[in-house]
Amino acid sequence: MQRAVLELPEPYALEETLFSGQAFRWARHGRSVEGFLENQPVRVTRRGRSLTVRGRFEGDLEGAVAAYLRVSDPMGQIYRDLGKDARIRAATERWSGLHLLAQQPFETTVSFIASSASNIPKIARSIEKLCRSLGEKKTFDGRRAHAFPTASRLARADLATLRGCEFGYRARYIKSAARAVAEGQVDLDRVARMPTDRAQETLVEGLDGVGPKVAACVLLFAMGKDDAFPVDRWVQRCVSEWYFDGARVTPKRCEAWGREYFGPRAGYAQQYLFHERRGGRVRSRPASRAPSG
DNA sequence: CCACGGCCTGATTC
DNA sequence: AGAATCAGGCCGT
Repeated sequence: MQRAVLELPEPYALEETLFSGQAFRWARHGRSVEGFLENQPVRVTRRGRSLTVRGRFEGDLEGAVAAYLRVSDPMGQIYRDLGKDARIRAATERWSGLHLLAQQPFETTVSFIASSASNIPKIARSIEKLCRSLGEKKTFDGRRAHAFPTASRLARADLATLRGCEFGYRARYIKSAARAVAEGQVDLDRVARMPTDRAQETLVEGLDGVGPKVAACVLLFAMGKDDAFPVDRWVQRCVSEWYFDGARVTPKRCEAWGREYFGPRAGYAQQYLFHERRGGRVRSRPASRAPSG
């Protein structure tokens, strides 16, 4: 069992970040949050600015947390760079400390293939089921934890298993994309070293179920391509309303506009606009409906 | 290049 | 109550 203590920089909005919809496997457990770093189960506890991470971890745990949470991002500089108008300034001020993450590329790819025309709680459920049925079993504090399956394991899985995870029509995309990665037709480590445009193109052309939006999410949330600008319905809507006076904007134009307007930190702008538009982090369980009578 | 319908599925809305 | 509609899109036409 390893243990690492990390001093969080100011500002760092830990829960807003972990539950902002970039990552799907963190869960609150009492005062702690449980999830995975480098696909190994850990528990994270925050006391003030101090972050304690525990887990049966192979490798440099402190380095892994710091890298994952991107604690060295110069938020002050980022906010200054992005502060081009009242809208984005309001968003960065309100959600100050919200960070991008540096996640595992393959897991992120599969997760965002699963995200298409879906919603966050459902994506999280599907991913959890996937890990339970195909992921390596690990133990953590006497509890079972399941790592995210490898590409080759996923590629060999039969479609029925994936359907069982409620991926719906995305199941065949996931299997196909996993095969492309497992067979080396798409080398995610190599993609991560490409310039953003070529990296995005490579993902879209090489992986079924990956279009511009999903590819941009992988680039932004797992490959440190901070100039990527994923355009989903929320971002498209708020860009239309806030920057185009309500005029309709196609996703492609919206992406080009965002990258041009916000520049090298466009990805951070997207994250704050998205968060602002949705009104904060995702609730861990869906809101219960008020009784009708 | 853009527009459109179809796709699994569960939650919400009408 | 049961039917549409919508959800962090993508694919084929």
